[in-house]
Amino acid sequence: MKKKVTIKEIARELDVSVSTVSKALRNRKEIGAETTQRIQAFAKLLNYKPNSIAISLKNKRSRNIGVIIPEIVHHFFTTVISGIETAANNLGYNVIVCLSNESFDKEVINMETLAGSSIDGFILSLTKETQKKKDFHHLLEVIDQGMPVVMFDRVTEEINCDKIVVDDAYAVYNATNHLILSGCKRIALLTTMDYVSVGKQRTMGYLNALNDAGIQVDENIIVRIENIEHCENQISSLFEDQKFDAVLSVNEVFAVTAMRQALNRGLKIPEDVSFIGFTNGLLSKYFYPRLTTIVQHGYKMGEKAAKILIERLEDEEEEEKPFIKEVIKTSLRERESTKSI
Amino acid sequence: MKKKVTIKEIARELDVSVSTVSKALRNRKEIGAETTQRIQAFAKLLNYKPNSIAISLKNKRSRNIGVIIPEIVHHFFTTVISGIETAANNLGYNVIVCLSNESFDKEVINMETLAGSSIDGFILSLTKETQKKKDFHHLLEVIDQGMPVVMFDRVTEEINCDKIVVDDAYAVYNATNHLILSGCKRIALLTTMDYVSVGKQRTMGYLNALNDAGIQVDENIIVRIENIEHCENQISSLFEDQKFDAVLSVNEVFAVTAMRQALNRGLKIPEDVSFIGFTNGLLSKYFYPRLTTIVQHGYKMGEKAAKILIERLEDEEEEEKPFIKEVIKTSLRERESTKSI
DNA sequence: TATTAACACGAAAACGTTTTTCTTAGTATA
DNA sequence: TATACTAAGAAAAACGTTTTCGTGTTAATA
Repeated sequence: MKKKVTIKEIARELDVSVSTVSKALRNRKEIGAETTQRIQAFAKLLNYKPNSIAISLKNKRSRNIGVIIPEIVHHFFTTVISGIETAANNLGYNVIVCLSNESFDKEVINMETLAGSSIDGFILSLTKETQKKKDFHHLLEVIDQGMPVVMFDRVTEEINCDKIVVDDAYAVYNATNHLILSGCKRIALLTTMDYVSVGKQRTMGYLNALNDAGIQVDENIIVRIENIEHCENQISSLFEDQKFDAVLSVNEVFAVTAMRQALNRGLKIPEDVSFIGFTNGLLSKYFYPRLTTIVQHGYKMGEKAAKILIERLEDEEEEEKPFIKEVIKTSLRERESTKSI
Repeated sequence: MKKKVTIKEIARELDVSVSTVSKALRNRKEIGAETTQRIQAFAKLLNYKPNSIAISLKNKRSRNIGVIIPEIVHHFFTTVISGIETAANNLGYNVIVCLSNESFDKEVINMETLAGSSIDGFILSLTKETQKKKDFHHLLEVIDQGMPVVMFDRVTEEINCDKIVVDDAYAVYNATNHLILSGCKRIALLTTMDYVSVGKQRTMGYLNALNDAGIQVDENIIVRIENIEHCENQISSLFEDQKFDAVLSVNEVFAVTAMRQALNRGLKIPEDVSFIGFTNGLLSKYFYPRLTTIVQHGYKMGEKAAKILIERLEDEEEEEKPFIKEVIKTSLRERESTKSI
């Protein structure tokens, strides 16, 4: 087992001072060409790797960014992480991932541990619990310590920071319109509780589309689902007296669960009922029939978030740049579960 | 923006030495009860948080563990990460995630950056490319520097370290048997190229099961798929002259793709053809019909990996414990795509 | 009373860097 | 010749901790 080689050892071996070694390695011109050359060659020979912890301590920055997401076993979030990771790595940063598991307490704990200085900034998406509680003291605290925060997808207006979201309302507005244009008259909505920021936005998009098309909103075909594990029953009650010819769902799982029930009852998709989901995951892509879906471009979102954060981190200017709110455009991926227009 | 408070400032304010503060905060008994009390109260008041980077530098350990996985948009890997994360957090460690994106080069780069001392140990699953190339110098290097490595799922015998795998061969052996017992006679296999360690193991399990049951192996109904994007054609050729009554697939996507084709041709599942997949993801759970699947218990695998790594990290003993190879038992989740026995 | 032990705390070194300041010799200028 | 300047490198301080080794009191013991 080889010992880690440090600048100090190089200095000793070459009989120069540590400062000389340090400068030589960083190509400072105050060190003679020959000495520099000699030191660099020796360092390479010994396979010297700078100790990043020492550098972090000295420079007061770790080049690590912390990412906190509610859940990782989730297509959308993994694509976002993927984007963050790629962008961050390209800019010389590492990504430390923490899972809040949709728990407020864990979100707080994660922030506190990470903020303990091994991290330069945060990217996060709020848990449902946090959105419900509206308790953001942990965010305020890290921001107050000068740590930049970028929120994505599940954001809150109550915190001042960079945000990056999807045009949820508009996306659903469009999708609803698409259904209307393809001839659907009675569009059911499978959504979440209103305290989930994105769920609320999406519901609004749906409502607006119906209004604009002069279609009466029917609360009986709007299903608000609290728990994904128990969505089956709530959805099946929709089918009791089937009064809809399309279903718009706020995620993949609700959509697919509804499709199964439709199939079970012998309904034809999309002839009898059309379906549109959200999140372009494996389910949408491979279900039979394949599900038309709103794609959120999570990868791009992640990239963008990382770039915004890092830009702020590397900004030397004294005056703070104003916070930005970036909206990522969704697109509709038409597949087999909808009629073409 | 509040400045970060350090031990030094506490010492100054309270007119004691930094060593006294440090000791008081860690409850050393060499500091008087009253002083300790006073210091702790003041630290709390100022919301003092130790600087973990400084601690890392001093203690030569960061309490960070690096995780490198081939792909994150993948159900199995996310469950593993989830397990790693939970176990690691419980033991006071943070998880730094890097993605190799199935690229050998990126795997090497990731290891090198992470090894640059901000990490105490590694957990990783090899990329396909690495398994094909059989080039493990980057692993040898970090191990040689005394950094413990735990490999999971996609492992190699050529490196000496802790490993944690699934009983792939046995799992598929069992699943095949299950199909045979349920009356299937001609079982097709959808698998990957042999250089993928797990693919190879799984194929072997299949072969052994057939042999033990005295069923002739038919190479025509074994499909080796290189690229998941182009599996459609290879699978459909299987159906040309359909000579099978069951399909065993080495992952979800192949299974579901085949099921779609069966459905398209009007075949009944499971009456005409039975299906078994691997990886208990959303697809298996929500496809119609629901897919019987081999569940790998990725979460448990991740937990185990983290525990093994951390145990080794915290082991003070001089003599190295021998490396262990833990096998996680799979189980078969029976659903609608197979006939019951 | 002199010696020792326990106690409570401070000083300083150390972790591995980077950076600022200081030194010395040699060279150029007036 | 005296002065200033430059180049090349050394020394030291700093980042925020932890830990080892003192050291001065006070209390207990011989």
